[in-house]
Amino acid sequence: MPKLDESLLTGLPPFSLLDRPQIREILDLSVSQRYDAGTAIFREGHDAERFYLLLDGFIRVIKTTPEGEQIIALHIAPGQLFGIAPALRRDTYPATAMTASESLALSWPVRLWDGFSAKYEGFATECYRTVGERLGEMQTRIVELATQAVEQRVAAALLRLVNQSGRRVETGIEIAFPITRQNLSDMTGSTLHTVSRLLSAWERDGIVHSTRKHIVVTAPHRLVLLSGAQG
Amino acid sequence: MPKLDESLLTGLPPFSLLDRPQIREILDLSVSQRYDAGTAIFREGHDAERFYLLLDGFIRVIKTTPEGEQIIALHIAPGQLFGIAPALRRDTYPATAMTASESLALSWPVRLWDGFSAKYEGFATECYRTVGERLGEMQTRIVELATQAVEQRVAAALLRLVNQSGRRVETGIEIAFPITRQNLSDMTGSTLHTVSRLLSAWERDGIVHSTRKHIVVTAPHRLVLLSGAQG
DNA sequence: TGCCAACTTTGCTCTGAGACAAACTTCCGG
DNA sequence: CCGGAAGTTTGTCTCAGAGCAAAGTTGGCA
Repeated sequence: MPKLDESLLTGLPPFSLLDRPQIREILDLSVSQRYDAGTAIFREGHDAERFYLLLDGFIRVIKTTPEGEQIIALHIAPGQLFGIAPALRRDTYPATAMTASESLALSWPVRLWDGFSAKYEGFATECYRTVGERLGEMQTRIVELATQAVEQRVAAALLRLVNQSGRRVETGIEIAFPITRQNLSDMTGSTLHTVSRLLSAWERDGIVHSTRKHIVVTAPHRLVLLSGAQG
Repeated sequence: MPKLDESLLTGLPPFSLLDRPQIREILDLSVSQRYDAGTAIFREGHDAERFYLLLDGFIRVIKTTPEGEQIIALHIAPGQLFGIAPALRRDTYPATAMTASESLALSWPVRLWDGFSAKYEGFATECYRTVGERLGEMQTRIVELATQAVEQRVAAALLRLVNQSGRRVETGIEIAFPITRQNLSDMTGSTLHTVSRLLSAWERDGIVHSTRKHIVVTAPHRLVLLSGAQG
């Protein structure tokens, strides 16, 4: 295992108040691991043994129903913590973390959590801020699911992806990891058929350009209108 | 204001590890207030100035869409904290808290939060446990909304209410606060018409007995079947 | 006691989007 | 370069449940 560089963590919210020796300590306690695309880092219901920081790649947080349907609760982008069950005093993971693309993550055993919180200024505060934000996102999604039509929900989901993990290309903004119609329907409580029809329609209207596992939003502002966001 | 009694807080999760003098301190810093049924204790978007503990009554936590539709995110029962924005480092309330019945709550200014966490053993831990549970509930509701039919969602909502705040009566289990068809539809992303039809059907089948603002579940086990909970 | 507002019920219509079915395309591995 | 798996598109059918409309019921208040 090559020695990790302190600059990896510098500037990331949970560690932004720390100096280099402190970051060095934290890094030395971590394990780093690479994952292929489409592998589970941990699974719902399993003992929460470690918490994670995504360095590169993208993670989907997934819940599966007893009937086998799955819905995507959340996407994690590089620089974010995930699997932070210990922060909420859970002893099992509430959902499964699956890589959307090849990924690299650091992790620590949960028993270090309380030490980190006590010892490192700002660590707990920033983590709970993250939890608060995710809670807010989840509330927003509940409201969306309860009140909006499928087209609005898919538009909103696409916009969220683009904001969180889009990168500029000549023709618009591209989602930075592979994503299928099925994935999008798992995020919105719909079906791949309906999502496919929507994307086709939007393609005709010049709002998006999509190919297999790959979406570029060419007219974000028009998507905003479709999402029903209030003006 | 009459002097409050320490026994009010004894045994409640956030304070269960504290002794009487400590509880006395906390109580002396609190303000207690009575609210009529149907009044807002705080509103979405307003500055989070205080956090609350419900002593008696019931609270609905509500989000309103820009279009004016509202959905009920959560019910709070006596003994639970609410408005705990400071725990998640938010400076505004993410939702509105409305009394479902006449209620009594204690509250403290948010600036005391960090002090409580630092000084009182178990306070922060228990609060974050609560946050974790609510997060889990919200995830469950997202999955429900995304995958289940209306009948299942309403059945599940009713069961949740009955578990959280039901009281035994001769004929079954009664929801301990006033609740309308509209409320139930606001919890499930449906309409009062559809909920009314469902309750009528269930009444015919002997599963519930309901009158205006008042529901008794007479056959909880049959509701469980309807809710699609896995057996 | 009677009125009114709030709550509930029920009928009818209409449509969004899920289910089913089948063909097509793309990419990867051998 | 071929074959097959994975992903996508499109058509048709169907129905759960929302929307609209109107009437009934209840309980609190004057």
